[in-house]
Amino acid sequence: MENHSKVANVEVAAILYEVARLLEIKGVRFKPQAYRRAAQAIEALPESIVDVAQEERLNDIPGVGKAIAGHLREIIETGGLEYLASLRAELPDGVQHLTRIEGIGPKKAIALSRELGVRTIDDLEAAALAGRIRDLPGFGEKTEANILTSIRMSRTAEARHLLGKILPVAREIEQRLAALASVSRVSLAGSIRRRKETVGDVDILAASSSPEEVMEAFATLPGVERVLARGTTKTSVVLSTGTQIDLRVVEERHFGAALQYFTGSKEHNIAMRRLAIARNWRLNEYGLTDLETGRAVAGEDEAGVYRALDLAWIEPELREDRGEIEAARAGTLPDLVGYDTIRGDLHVHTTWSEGVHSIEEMAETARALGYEYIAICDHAESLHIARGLSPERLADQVREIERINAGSDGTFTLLSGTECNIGMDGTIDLPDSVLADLDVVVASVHSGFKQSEEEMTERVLTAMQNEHVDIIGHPTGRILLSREPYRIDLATVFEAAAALGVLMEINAVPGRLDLSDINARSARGAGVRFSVASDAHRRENLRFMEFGVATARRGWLSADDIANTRPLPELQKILRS
DNA sequence: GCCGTTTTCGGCCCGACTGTTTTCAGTCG
Ligand SMILES: Nc1nc2c(ncn2[C@H]2C[C@H](O)[C@@H](COP(=O)(O)OP(=O)(O)OP(=O)(O)O)O2)c(=O)[nH]1
Ligand SMILES: [Mg+2]
Ligand SMILES: [Mg+2]
Ligand SMILES: [Zn+2]
Repeated sequence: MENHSKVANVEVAAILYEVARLLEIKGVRFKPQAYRRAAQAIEALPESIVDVAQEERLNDIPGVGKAIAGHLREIIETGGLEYLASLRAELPDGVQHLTRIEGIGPKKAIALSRELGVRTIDDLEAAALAGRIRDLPGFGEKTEANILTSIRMSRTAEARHLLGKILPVAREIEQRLAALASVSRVSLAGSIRRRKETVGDVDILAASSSPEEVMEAFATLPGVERVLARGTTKTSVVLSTGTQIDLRVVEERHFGAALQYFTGSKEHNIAMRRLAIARNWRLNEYGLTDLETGRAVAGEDEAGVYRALDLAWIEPELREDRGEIEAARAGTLPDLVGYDTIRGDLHVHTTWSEGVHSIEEMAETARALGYEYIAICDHAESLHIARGLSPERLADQVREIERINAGSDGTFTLLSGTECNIGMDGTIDLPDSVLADLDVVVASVHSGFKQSEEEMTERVLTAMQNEHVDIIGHPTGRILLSREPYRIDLATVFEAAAALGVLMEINAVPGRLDLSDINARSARGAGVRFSVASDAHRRENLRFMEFGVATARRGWLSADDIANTRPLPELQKILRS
């Protein structure tokens, strides 16, 4: 044990998710949901599952009982799970991967495996092309053709998309639908409304008294390549870009309940519906109904659904069944940071290093956004690929910033700064004397991601020991949909950051969002404060801030937790020397 | 397998769309 690095929460969760999938394919009832619930709770846990196990608190995790706690201890001690191995051995090889194809669930997957010996997607395609699928019971010619189409789609379309990339597309479709005469209300829903970092599709809700008209207009929107399903209340299409869009249409009087349903998450919905059941009510997308009297309790407006269940309003960003319902009942939900409370941006690049716009251009856009300050944090010298600044050039830049500030009306301030590099040994690529003269020092890891967890943790701790370092930039180095975070003991880092007064960055670049929602929540629990920053390399990208704030909100943060919601004098007190 | 503002046993969210079926299972949201 001593020599192994701790198994990560996500790795433990992945094992439980696989158990859930295999149990589902076996046809076992209820257990899959039990395993899935436990996996979700562990994935969102603000501390290491290993520590929780050590302190014998496994049963405090919602969804973890005697049996799963035993499995967890086995995973932590051995890295594997015998139960999972036996499930795998029991079922045909590869069967669980078949369900990645749209239209193939656990039942069809096991049938294809057992009857035709299909092991892979390629096998499946061959079987369909050979016409061997249509004769299986429960299958037919259409199913066979649909399988072929779904396989092709799975090869070309991405499984998930960055929120920052899809949100503009979603807003445009929302506008088009809102412009229809037959539509009285529209809202984005699903994971987009919850502002999840990646989204599987675009979910949109519309209110109308003539749904057929709406569906017809929707199915023939420009860019629609395929209609997956079309009914009077629900239609799904795929754009030529591969993006799936689901539209739900309801009557105006059901809009609130429908929005509650369609916003999700699924787990949040299930938890809400359980609350309704406990009162002998039923909650669905049409409303909250008293089963005894048959009368509608709520449904016209979304907030009414929460009120009727004695819950405080829950912002969409929190609806993941991560304790928000319990907190809403107890009245202990945080006052989430607002999208309009940001006063400045503490990580901005310019033409001095790899940026596209000048200091003045960045400042002009920042002012237009209503900011009171931004910190110019170009790279330092060791980052050659980013045209990093030498100490001399940086000194020139500081003088330039002073010059611009001197000509300003005092309502806006440029802060000098750097995004310096944390070397392999934790040293910073600028001398202390230079750092001391800067207003804001962001320090980030830009290379050497393959270090051991111990080395990386020590490396960042060493950097934080430098009294000039104000902020750790993109603290885990992850790139969404492409690069895993580097291994680092975040609990130790957060503890040190809180003690030293170093801010953790929530980098708002759509492909980063680093710290993540879950990590930010964990850091807040350790007493850490944050900088939510755009890391803009061009003026338009100052608008990335929205995604950083969304991540902060999903991490349960308040304005007080975030340094750049403070006016400049207060910010200056928060920053170190 | 988990869990309890009615329960320690008996439930487990609820509905739309499709294709295969002749009354509904499977899949998905
Ligand atoms: N009650 C209930 N609601 C569901 C279920 N599945 C989906 N929903 C609701 C909540 C979801 O947020 C919403 C949209 O479904 P999606 O499959 O698109 O999920 P979502 O957008 O949350 O995540 P995504 O990023 O698309 O994977 O529909 C379910 O099984 N039960
Ligand atoms: Mg969705
Ligand atoms: Mg959807
Ligand atoms: Zn940067």
